[in-house]
Amino acid sequence: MTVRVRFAPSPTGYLHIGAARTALFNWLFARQRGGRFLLRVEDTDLQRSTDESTRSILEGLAWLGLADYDEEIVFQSRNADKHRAAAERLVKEGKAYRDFTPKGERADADVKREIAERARSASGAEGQDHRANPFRDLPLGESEARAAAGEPYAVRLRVASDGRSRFTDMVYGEQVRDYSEIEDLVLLRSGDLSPLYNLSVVVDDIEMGITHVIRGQDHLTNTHKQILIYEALGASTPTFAHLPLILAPNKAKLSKRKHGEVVSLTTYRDRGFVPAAFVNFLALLGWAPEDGSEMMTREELLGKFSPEGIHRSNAVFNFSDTDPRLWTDQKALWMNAEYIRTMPLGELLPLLRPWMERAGLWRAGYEGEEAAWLARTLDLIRQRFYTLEDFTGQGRAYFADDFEFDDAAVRKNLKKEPRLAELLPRLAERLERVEPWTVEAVEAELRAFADDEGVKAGLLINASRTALTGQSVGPSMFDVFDVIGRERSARRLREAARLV
RNA sequence: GGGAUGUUGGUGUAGUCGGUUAACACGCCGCCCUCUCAAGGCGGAGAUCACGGGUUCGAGUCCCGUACAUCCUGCCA
Repeated sequence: MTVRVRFAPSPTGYLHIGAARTALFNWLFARQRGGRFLLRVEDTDLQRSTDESTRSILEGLAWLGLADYDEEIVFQSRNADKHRAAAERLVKEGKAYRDFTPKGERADADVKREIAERARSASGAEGQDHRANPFRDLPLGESEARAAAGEPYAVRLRVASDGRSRFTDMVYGEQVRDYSEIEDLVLLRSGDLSPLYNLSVVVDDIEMGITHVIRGQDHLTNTHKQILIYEALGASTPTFAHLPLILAPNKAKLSKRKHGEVVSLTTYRDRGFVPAAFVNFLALLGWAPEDGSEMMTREELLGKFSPEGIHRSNAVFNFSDTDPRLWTDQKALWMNAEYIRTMPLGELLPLLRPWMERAGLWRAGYEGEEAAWLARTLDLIRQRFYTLEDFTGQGRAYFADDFEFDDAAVRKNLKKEPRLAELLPRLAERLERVEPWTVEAVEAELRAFADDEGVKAGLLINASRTALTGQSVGPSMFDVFDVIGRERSARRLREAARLV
């Protein structure tokens, strides 16, 4: 049987990195087994679902390279009639019943507290009895009559009182839950008879022929309810694999409200992550390959991925919301830097181009006669960059003359030595005469000049770095001279003399 | 309250059928390299393997209990 999996996000916000990882694992599983990878947008919560969220999720998946869905995207809201029909069938078969109990109104914010309170009071004398509902055993005929008379009702699944539900999770192993712990869950809301999550998911998964449900561990306990629905519907249950959650540094749930943009996948795109690097990082959250590899290309990931390597404890996504340098997990940042400095330039360039274009730094010549210069320059500066953003930020001076000077760099490398005001222009003169303009020739000339003036070469080198790039750090200075070129170098040395 | 799941250095992970000084990556510190900063090389600090019992010649690995964390317990998804 071919493997068929689906990623099923609800479009109530941006794509959460935890969801992104779920998508990745589904994708890896499908691709590795020659199966189908499907996408289902769970937009049944009309209040909160937005088209913008859907777009953002699709964008995020595309950015990760996971948008090669094998079939049309399914929008769950469009299947509501099928979901309702399934529930109605269950009513006719006696596997579900109409509950005419008036619907209780409750404010969303109080839901959690209410649940807790109710549970506490219910656990008093004789425990919770979900089966006490007076409508549970209402004869079907009477139920039909009251419904026909227009009395509002919800549809609940009739859950057996004795026995237990069990399934084997690919990650969490054997799972057992006593029926007595499962209430007669609502399938259809009273009033508009709109389907509820558990019903919709099951009906859609059956219809889509899903063989493996890979999703977050937050659904683990509710899986038993869904299995009950599968059984009532007479369908075979898929195999389940639940993934450990990704937590915030304080081990709390990672949420937009509390943690902001770090949890949004698009943040990583917008802040200059290389998709392959982020995929690599994400894969390592809650999973490890047998051979202990860490840096893995997508192909290697496909080769090494196995559900057995997924572990059961939640992972902490480590970041600080006070220190901007630690805006996201340090290992993610490190990995991104690693990709940036080691990936083939031919792959880096297409990722970089949009950044340069947006910053107004892209030139037509980069595709022609300046291609070699661009390659050399990028290769030189990428060695110490962490994100794609750095190329147009710290790296701006390599591509444009209107770059900014870092205050600390100016103080440290230019203002510290007053003589530089006069040395720099003279260094410019000397360098203008260097022929040919090579790394070696420039170095020889600068060192000779330093000797002549009786100053340390380092003084001129560091001053030059700030003069030419605005920074106090960067690649070996003679490479910088080479790449910036004779004319621009000389001009910047002269201009920088004014900053001394 | 009930149920489920989990707990190895700051973080991510490895630790096979229980067997010597608990391994790797990130981060941190130092040294080397050096024109700066990285990278790279070398070295270091940091874990009584949540805690308490038990089984055993021997337990991170097995058993019981406790604590803590997360999730579920909804006519949300």
